[in-house]
Amino acid sequence: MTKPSSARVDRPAQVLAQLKKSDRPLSAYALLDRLRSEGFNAPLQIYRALEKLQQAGSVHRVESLNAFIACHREGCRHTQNAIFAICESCGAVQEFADANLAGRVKDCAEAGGFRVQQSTIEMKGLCKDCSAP
Amino acid sequence: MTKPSSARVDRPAQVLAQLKKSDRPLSAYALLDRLRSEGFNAPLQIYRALEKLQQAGSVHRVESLNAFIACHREGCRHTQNAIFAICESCGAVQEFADANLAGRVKDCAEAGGFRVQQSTIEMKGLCKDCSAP
DNA sequence: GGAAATTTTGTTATGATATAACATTTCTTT
DNA sequence: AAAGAAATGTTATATCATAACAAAATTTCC
Repeated sequence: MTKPSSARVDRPAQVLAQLKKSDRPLSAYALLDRLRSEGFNAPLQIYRALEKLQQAGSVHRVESLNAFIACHREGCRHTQNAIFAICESCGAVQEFADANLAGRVKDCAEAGGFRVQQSTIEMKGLCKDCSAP
Repeated sequence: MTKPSSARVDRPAQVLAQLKKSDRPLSAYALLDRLRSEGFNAPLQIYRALEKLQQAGSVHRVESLNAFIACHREGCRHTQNAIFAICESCGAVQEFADANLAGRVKDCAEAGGFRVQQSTIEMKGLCKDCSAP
């Protein structure tokens, strides 16, 4: 008989829940602030949870913000294909998942003999709402 | 009569010279270390010089490394179009400037009503040399 | 089951990156 | 030269991330 799963909390799930609640990316320390009341004490607890979530594809790191965002698709695996549009006015981040386009970017590098393991495509500008008159 | 240009050193030029000497991106603090002997004392001096260089297009920030690299083209202005391939084995960074591809990425966002001001395309993996048998 | 090995988690400390705030100097304008 | 504007210097501090090791939980193997 297998032991019942530990009563210990599931830290990655707690981190993911916070990210899903947020309409914009959160830094590791912003997550820590929000999760102190749930037993988090140190940055490393956040970073370790984030690492697992990123491996699972449920969280993406936004490199140009040093922050993290929940993937908008349940159980997605397009870590390699994510494209972010970051609004500099309201902070909202829109995620695209254009595998075709990401593929073309990769091809561009691989044509030069480079073996791509991971790609980052991010844009900054104004979202539809914020660029309206 | 205009005053003769100050004997004061040109900090951005010093920073750019260091970046050109390097075969890989340098962090602001790595630059500071290399430039202390030339009169730099504080990070802000480096960051301010980098900002000017980035505006001029002669230096790019590599977001996924928090580091900076001299544009490999003299006087280039393709800040909007740069594509980097970063080797995780040797640290070398290859720069592409495929305006067409960068344009397609932009189009992808703008089709959704997003107004792109700046784009970041970076890949990590193994360069040709490092992926050889 | 229980000892040994492995993995995970907690905690402290510190390293690395970046900017705020304000004083000082330099430059421009008149 | 005086007044105002812009750039630079300097100190302090905010922000992001991980090393190192201790403690606890889990797995492995007998």
